[in-house]
Parts: sequence; structure tokens; C-alpha cells
Amino acid sequence: MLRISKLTDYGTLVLTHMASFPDRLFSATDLAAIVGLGAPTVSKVLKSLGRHDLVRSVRGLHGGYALSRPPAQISVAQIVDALEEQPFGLTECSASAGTCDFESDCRIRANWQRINGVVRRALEDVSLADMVSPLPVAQAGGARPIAGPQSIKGRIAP
Amino acid sequence: MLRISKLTDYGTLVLTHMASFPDRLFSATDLAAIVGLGAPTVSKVLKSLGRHDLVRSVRGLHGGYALSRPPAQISVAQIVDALEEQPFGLTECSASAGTCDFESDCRIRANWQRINGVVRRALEDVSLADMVSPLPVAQAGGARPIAGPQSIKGRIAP
DNA sequence: CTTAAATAGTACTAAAAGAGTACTGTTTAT
DNA sequence: ATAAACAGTACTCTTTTAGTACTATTTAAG
Repeated sequence: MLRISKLTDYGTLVLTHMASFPDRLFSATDLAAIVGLGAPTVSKVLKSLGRHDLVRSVRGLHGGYALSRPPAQISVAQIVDALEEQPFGLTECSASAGTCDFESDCRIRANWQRINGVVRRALEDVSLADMVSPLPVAQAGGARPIAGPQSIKGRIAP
Repeated sequence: MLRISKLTDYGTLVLTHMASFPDRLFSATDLAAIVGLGAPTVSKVLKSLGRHDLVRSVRGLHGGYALSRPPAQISVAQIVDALEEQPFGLTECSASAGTCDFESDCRIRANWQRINGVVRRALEDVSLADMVSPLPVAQAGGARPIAGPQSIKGRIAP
């Protein structure tokens, strides 16, 4: 349906809150109360985020979760990757052969891959730091966690 | 799951084939055979596309479907709008209030709307004409059906 | 060394969405 | 009058998503 899953949405909510207090440890229960979601659900989300090294966990009494790195180094794309089941891609034919065997060499596929690229870059270009203090409309410092192309901030202005 | 639905995928397949022969009339049955899908399924897709004026239909014997305008004036965004059930938007909170009432004034929402804008523009910038003869990597004539911003073609190069 | 508050992992159930099919009605050239 | 085509509706099956439950493990504190 061209939507991110609810769990991914929850993930951004939780992480955005955590980004307001980096380094601080939050228990899953506390975060659930703060964000207004069920504790088991938030737990589930945090466990997935932990597996993908977006949060680090401290076990035992007085344990909890904290961001594993500064908010500017966590992009929305990374959150999506952590919480969506399937690999990134708007179409199935990006991954598997599909039914388009008739078309000599599916010309469409290349186009979808380009579109995917644009979408992905859009998600990579927004960091948790941006989520906390929204981007100034005109320009803003990008997330750019790993090694990215130029910012698209200028494009996403209204 | 951040994917377009299969029906939308089928829609691009069918329309791309039709775009190779604009003005020509195709029966749903023929298109199904060409593309390699079930006839009822292709029918369903074409009916939806017709309701959104992407194809025009001719009823009666020797009837069929044809593009309602030149391929360059039909964008992928329009296909998505025609075949996806829900209104365009990566998050639910783009439309309804949601559970984030706790957060004083969901700062996240504005960011999602900007991301949506980028994604949407990416889909608007690819036309059926582009699908038929894939974009040259460097630059290419955009779809720009209605009144769009500048092209993003430069961005989606590999 | 026992306890309680945490996370870790797994698995299950229920609800929602997606996909495909079937059936009935309408149009129109021959 | 007939047959080939589109139009519309509604139903069923499958898949995915969401949420929950249960058990195990870790660790600070008394």
C-alpha cells in the first residue's frame, strides 16, 4: 500500500523521543508510557532496533535502551531497514524474476530501480536529529550517516 | 511494507505495453495474454485505470482499451493513485490523528510530509514514455504532466 | 544468595489487507 | 438476434501485519 508499517512508525516515534535525550537509558515500559503505546509492542520494536544496532541495550536491573550513536547518525532509512520485513524496494520485480518474462527484457525494471533509488535517498537524508528539530524549510544539515550523495533538502521544501 | 501492490505493478506493465502502440485499441483478453496475467485480473486493473481516466474504453463488439492521452502525459504517480486503495502517504499520521497525542505537537509529522513530497515527486517524474524507452542515465525529458517542479532525473542516475 | 526489574527470544492468535475469481448486466458491430 | 467486449459488484482465499503471551536470562540491591 506504499506505506511504512505501523511498527516502523512506532520505531520513529520511540527513537525520536530517545533522540531528545541521547545517552540516557530508557526502560521499554517507560518509553511505552511516554509514547502512548502498549509495553509489549514497544518492547518488540526496541528488540528489532537492537538487533540492527540502532539502540544498545543494558540488561538486568536498572537496564534499558539508549541510542547506539548520535541522532545525526541514525537515518530514517536505517529505521525502515530495521523494522520492515522485506528488503527495500517498491516492486517485487526488483528482487525476483516475476511474471514479466514475456517482455523481452523487462524495460520497466530499470525504471523502478531508479525510482527506488530516489525514494531510498530521501529516507537516508533525514536523520533523527532532523526529526527532533525539524528542518528549516530552505536548507538544513543532512544526516549523511555513511557515504551519501548530496543533500536533497532543497528539494523537499514545500 | 513500503511496496506498491501487485495490481499497481500489473498496471504499469499493461500501460507500458499500451504505450508502445498509442491510439491502438486492445481488448483486456489480448493484453492479459501479452503480459502473461489472468484475464480477470487485467480486466480489474483496466477498469480502475478507466475510472481514473488513464485509459479510455470502447464498449461493444470490437471494443477495448486505449491510452487516454500520450504516454508522456501519464506519470507513474498517476498509476499509483489509480490503483492503490489508500491516499498517497508513507505514514498513517499523514491522514489521521494517530496515537502520538502525547508528543505536544507531533514534530515527526512535518518530516514525514516532506519525505512524502520527495517520494511523490519521484513518481511524478517518470512517465510511461520513460518506461518504454528508459531514461538515459545522465538526463532525460521529464513527464511533467500537470504543473511540476524541476526534474529529479539528475538524482536518480546510478 | 535471594529477589525483583529489566531485556531476549520464540511462538501463537486475531485482524486487516491483497489478490484473484465469479457472476450478472450493458453495449454494439455483424 | 447474437457474440464479443466492457461495467459493476461481491465473495473467498491467502498473505501480511499487529499484538500478546510465555519462558529464559541478566544483574543490581538488599
